[in-house]
Amino acid sequence: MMHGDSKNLRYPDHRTRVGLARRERTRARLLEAALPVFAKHGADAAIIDSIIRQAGVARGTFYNYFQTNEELFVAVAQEVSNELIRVVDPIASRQDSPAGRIACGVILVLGLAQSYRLLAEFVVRGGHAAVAVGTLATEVIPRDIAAAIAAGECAVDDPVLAFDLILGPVLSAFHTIISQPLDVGYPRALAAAILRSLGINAVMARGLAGRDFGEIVVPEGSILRCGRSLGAAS
Amino acid sequence: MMHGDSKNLRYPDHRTRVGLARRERTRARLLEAALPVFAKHGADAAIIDSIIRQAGVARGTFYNYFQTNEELFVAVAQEVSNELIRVVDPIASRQDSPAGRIACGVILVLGLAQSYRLLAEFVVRGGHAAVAVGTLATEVIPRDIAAAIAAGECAVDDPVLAFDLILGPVLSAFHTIISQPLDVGYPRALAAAILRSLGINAVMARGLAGRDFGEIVVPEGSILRCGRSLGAAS
Amino acid sequence: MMHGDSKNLRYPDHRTRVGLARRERTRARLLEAALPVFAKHGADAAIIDSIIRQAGVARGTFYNYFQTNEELFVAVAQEVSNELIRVVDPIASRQDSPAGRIACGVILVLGLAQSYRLLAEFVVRGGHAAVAVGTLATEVIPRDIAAAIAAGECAVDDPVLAFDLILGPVLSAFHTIISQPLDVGYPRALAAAILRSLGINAVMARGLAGRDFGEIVVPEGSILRCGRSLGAAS
Amino acid sequence: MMHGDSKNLRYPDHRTRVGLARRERTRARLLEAALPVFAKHGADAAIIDSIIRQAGVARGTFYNYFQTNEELFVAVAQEVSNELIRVVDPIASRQDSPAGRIACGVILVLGLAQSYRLLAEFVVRGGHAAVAVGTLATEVIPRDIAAAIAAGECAVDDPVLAFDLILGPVLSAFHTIISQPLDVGYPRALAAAILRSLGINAVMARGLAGRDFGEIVVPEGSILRCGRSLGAAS
DNA sequence: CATGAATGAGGGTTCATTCAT
DNA sequence: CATGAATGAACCCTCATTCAT
Repeated sequence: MMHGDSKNLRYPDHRTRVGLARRERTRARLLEAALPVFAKHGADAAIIDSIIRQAGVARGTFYNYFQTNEELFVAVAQEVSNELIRVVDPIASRQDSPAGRIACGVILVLGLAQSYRLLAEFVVRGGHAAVAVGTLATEVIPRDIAAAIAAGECAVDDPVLAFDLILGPVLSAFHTIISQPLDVGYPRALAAAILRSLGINAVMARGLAGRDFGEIVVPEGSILRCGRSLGAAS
Repeated sequence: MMHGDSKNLRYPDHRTRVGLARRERTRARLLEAALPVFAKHGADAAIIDSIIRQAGVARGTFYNYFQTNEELFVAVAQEVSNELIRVVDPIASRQDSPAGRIACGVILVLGLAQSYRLLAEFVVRGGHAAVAVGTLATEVIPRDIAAAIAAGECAVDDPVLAFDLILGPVLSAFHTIISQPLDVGYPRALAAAILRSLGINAVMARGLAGRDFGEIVVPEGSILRCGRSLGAAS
Repeated sequence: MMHGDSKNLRYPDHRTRVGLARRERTRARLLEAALPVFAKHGADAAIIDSIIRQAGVARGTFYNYFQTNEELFVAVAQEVSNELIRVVDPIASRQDSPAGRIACGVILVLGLAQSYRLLAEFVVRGGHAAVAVGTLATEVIPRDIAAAIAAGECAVDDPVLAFDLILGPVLSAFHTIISQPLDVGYPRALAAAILRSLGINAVMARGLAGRDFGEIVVPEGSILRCGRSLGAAS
Repeated sequence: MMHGDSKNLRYPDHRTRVGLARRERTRARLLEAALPVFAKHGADAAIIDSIIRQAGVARGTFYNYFQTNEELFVAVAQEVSNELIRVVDPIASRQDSPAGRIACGVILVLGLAQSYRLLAEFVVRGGHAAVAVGTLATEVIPRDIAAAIAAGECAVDDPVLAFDLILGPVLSAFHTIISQPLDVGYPRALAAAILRSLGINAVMARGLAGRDFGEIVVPEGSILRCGRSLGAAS
């Protein structure tokens, strides 16, 4: 601790590595502190004060990580998007049809929104801006839509329309989730309705939306768990 | 009233009437000035400056009408909601089935959003808050949903779910409208998809969404025309 | 009512008289409405709104009576001062010595402040400004002081000092009155102490301050009763 | 601490110390800037602008130190109270009797008010609120009163009354000081009168109020000197 | 890199006052 | 004279951002 003792004579490397890890850690703390604030007050909220207090860093430190309010919002949205993919995609990929993957994704995401209220609030308050960034809306969903169209499962041939038919009800459902207790059958019924809107017949829609997708696991420390672990942190 | 009446011996009445008219006029000016600002910057924007400048009233005048930002937002949202009903409902009511009315409403509203860009932006930026007030979301749509369920047209029997299946795609469509040129068939295709999601068979959905609803007329001076008549005023 | 009927053919006089009476009445209403506001918020308070509301007159009407905030304050202070003199002086004048009149005045005024809390608050919040106007501080008290000095009763020969020795404790007592229940003997003890400070010997001081001054009567409608008759007014 | 220590490896400490010092300095600047404003316009004045201009700090800086107008007023009043004690008490303590200490305190304070006009104005405009905070009115004076009563020097046995008999004339004297040149004998005559009001006989009162208390010294930089050293500061 | 005091633009809000009716 | 809508100067306060340490 004082100065050069034997252990870290080759410390340039060590210092670099330690520094990077600390940087990552601080960045994560800031993102986690930001999500609840954005969830409560929207993307344009006055935030820095709450965030640095919650993250336990100094005012100036914030600017070593994010130059502007919006940069932070985008970073949070991206992190959320990535986490959703990380958690949902492995399960949805097990479905053999694009439509099945869509139904599975919708149902799992609604389940997450029910378990992690802040996630739902963040998306509802952020609106499309919370969704437009990240690869979820720009790659994953469009990919499934394209596959469904290609497979002839989707009678709606306009990808833009199909996107609105999926995202619209899900966002509306998020809003419903944060304002009232949800009927137990709601998520699967919504998924089936979305499939029907895409042109899948009612019987098949019910079948795809009725499957068992197994347990969904959100890793410890994921930003999605935000608001749960309060008190666990220092 | 005419002129005579020797001077204006009964002028307290006259004064009251003139005062009220002036008040109404100023209030309307404020609402019209507010909509574009909310459309650009969302419900929580810092706004008063822009609004009073656009409305051409003094700073203090604003507070004679609205105590808070939110009060103004709600007033605008209500005005928009009322105007939508005033314009759309007479046409939709001509449809003989609840599902037909829903399709008609969706198509007309999308048409309005295309013609009046600020309307679309206001709703998208305002999100559910822009829709939750006023009787559109609380009475008109629920009433049609209930009627459709009662008529056996709607396989979705959860009114909350049905609401999300209608509003969700429409809001998403509004977002699409403000970000890209819309395929000409998009509105009717969306309406048909919504009907399908509600459990109406594809053929009937296409039929209901394909009808001719006649010309839609937005009265001169309606808040919906906001952003069109700039320059005509004052 | 319509126009000239017999009754008021000589109505210029009548109208003038009625007008003057109404004017006086409105003015009084404004003063009575002002005192509580000054009492609660001090001389520099934002007042016009509360006052016109309480007095039941229109905004513009106020300016037909008082041009500025301060003009109103001075008017209230003068009215208070005049009323105090009107109520107290007839009783104090019965005392045969100047010192007796001083003691009597002090004791009666403290009694009034106890009965009419708003009076006490008005004076405390207004400070010397509430006292400096009006003839109480500029004529009545100085006259008694001069008489006492002339009569050889007052060892303090500086009238300014004597004035401070009387007014200071009384104002301090007002402050005490509004912040805590007063010991029953406080007013007479204070009066005696003031006399001692002026150089009157303790025995005589106690004697003068111990007399019975009879009942004090505040006329119905006096501004001093402010805050009592709430509900009686329209 | 000295210098060496190779660079400044432990500079967090250094930073903290420097930061604290700067904070204290800024706070003092604000208090010094505030006193004259309160002195001119009273405790409820709209002030922040004048204060920050005079103190030479930015608008936002003010709010890093005081949340409200009143908080600032209290801070100034406390500082004034503390300074008065710091300056007067060492001298008054040399008196061997409680009554002597009271007389000494009164005389010295009046002297200060004569030398430092702003002090007098601040107290007069602030009224009892300017005196109620701080230990002067709540501890020092009551302690002397209690001691005087215990020593049998004070015939007034109600501490509240005794307090009013001391504070009242002094405040009134402050008012006199700011409105007219004071007779040279006024302070000692007032002190003697106060002692008489407390029940001390005239001869002793004159004796105690006639002593020589030596030179009173107000330290450089004390808030009491406010309005004197303008230009001396940065 | 971290710190946090200072900044000041950018917004909000009040309220005495005016003036057409 | 009474009315009250409109006015706008003069305040208030926040919070993203900078920078010396």
